[in-house]
Amino acid sequence: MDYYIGDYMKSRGIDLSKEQFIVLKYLNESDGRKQNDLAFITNRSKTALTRLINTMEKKGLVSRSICEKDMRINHIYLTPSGREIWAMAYPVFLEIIQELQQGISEEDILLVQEVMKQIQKNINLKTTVNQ
Amino acid sequence: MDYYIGDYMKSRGIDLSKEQFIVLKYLNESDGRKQNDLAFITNRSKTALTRLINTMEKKGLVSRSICEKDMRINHIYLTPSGREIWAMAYPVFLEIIQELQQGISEEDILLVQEVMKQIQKNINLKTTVNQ
DNA sequence: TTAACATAGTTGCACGTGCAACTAATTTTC
DNA sequence: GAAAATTAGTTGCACGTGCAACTATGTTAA
Repeated sequence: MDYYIGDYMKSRGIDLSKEQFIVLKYLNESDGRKQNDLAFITNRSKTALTRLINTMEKKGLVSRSICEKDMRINHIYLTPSGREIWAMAYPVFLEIIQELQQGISEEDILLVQEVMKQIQKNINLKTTVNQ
Repeated sequence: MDYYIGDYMKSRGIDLSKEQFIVLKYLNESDGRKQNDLAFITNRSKTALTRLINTMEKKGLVSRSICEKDMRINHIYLTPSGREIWAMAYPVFLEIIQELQQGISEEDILLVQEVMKQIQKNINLKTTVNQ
């Protein structure tokens, strides 16, 4: 119920979960990011990132490389195969977005985004107060 | 990132995931539902339901009871403890909804719901065509 | 009535996630 | 310079999920 992009990709012969897709997206923009930075920009915990990178490494999409200057840090790189799969997946992603937005006006899409931001703000407010 | 209701509940000392909450909600409306019906109305797969009921049974929230007339079927019942926890959780849930909607007009909330329905329609269209 | 089919539920495997505890490396502080 | 604190990442445990294969029970059709 929560994996539509991944499902759609699969129906097109692309074996990527939406999380893996997002990581590829950010690596494609700037390869070799620190694992921690990836966690931040993808809005995920370091634990989640560790395991996401594990599976992506097993699938040969990315590779870890320990930073020489600070050996605590991993830099994550796209493999050639990862780059290739991204190139195949991205156009499919754009199609999905198109199809999901059928029959919805530009204004309504913007309004939904605004409402979502407000809800996010309300969540932040609450979780900050409670901790 | 996806468990706000569950997290909020936890901060109030209520140990329920949002999925468990939803199951309690439907059992509270009508106790002893068939497992399959629960899967349908909660919009989950039979596998997901099996495992959800497993954990809820372990936690003592619900109990399975094999149907005498058709031994393939399980009826799911709230335990007294499950009923009690629901009674505690529901008011908290209402508060959450209130807080999440702060600063958002009634009209905007309705519009978001409409947009979500349209997206759902677009998904259904696509997944029907592709299978 | 028996073989074929359908239905309800479970299980193994894989994926993504959070929390808390942990290791290892680097900084800070005294 | 050594102890304490911080930072990056991993691991065990638990939860929810999908898919495909499976068991068990019921229904249908020849």
